[in-house]
Amino acid sequence: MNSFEKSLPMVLNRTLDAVMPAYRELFARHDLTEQQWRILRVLWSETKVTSATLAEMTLIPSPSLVGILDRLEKKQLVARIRSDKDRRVVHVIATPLGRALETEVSPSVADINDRLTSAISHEEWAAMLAALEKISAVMQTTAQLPSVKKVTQD
Amino acid sequence: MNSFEKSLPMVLNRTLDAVMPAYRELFARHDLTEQQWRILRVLWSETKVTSATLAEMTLIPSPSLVGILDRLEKKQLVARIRSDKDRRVVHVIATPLGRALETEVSPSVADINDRLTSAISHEEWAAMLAALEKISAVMQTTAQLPSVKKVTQD
DNA sequence: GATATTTCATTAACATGTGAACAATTAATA
DNA sequence: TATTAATTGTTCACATGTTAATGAAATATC
Repeated sequence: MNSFEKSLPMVLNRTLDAVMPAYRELFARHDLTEQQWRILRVLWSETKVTSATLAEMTLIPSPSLVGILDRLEKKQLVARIRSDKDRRVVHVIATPLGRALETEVSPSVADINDRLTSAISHEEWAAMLAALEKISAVMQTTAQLPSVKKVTQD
Repeated sequence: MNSFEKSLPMVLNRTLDAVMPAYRELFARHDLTEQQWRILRVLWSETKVTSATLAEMTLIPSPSLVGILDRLEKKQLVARIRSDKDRRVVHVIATPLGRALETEVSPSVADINDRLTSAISHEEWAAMLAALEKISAVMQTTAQLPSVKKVTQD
């Protein structure tokens, strides 16, 4: 295995390629895509979320969110509600039909999660999460360097 | 942070969201997409690869590979060559123009990689890779259960 | 209070991911 | 050898990612 295949993006993508099919097959059985499930998953615990918050919580970019919400609305699983206070804002909620999916899908999702976590010890798991978060944090800070430099010029 | 945001898919996607923009900005400066770079990266060390092998090494699904290779061919960065021995097979090679990009892009990619690896210790890095591989391996084996069961029936 | 600036969701244009099906070709088997 | 099965790349239909731009509405600034 050369340096390319050991690079972080490739390692992360390989892991996702290994674990996602199991989830996708489950979601497909309920006529859901991965992203559609992510949105519902958030709405089950939040009751009322703006599009911006939903995009942030699901990691789905806003432009993609539009189409995904369109399809979820068409399936009567979610509803969009314009805010009265700020008419730019759209609140998204799960319909009763959308809420019903929670008890239907969540147990099987938990089963997959259990299979994943059982692959390594709790300590290994915690260390892995910590490592990934550290890496993310580094990119966050270094990415801001140019704007910092800009500030000193103004 | 609830269980959803701590789930493996979300953790991996969050990390990718944190690290990929740096790569993409770099690639964009050379008029390349992430996937186009992945393909070139393989062709720089392999000289001659079939489409199937290329798909496997880059983690790009074959249906996607077709279009990406089309665009790389249009930019004169790669070439497709039908095999004489087996006319189903397509060999992909990098053109001189495509090869020239290696020395142009690789150093900056290495810089980003260094930034990433410097976020944690070598031991943490190794442990993280090991953990991710163990998880992948578990999904590989459990995914094969149905076919194993099938074999016992034949 | 009118104008410029921000903000939020959406649209547009393009590239890619996902799953199924297909055509051409080759290998396997009766 | 005629037929069947497997393989390779590709196409199709649909969903999503990425980046830039847009329109409507709210804020800030003058």
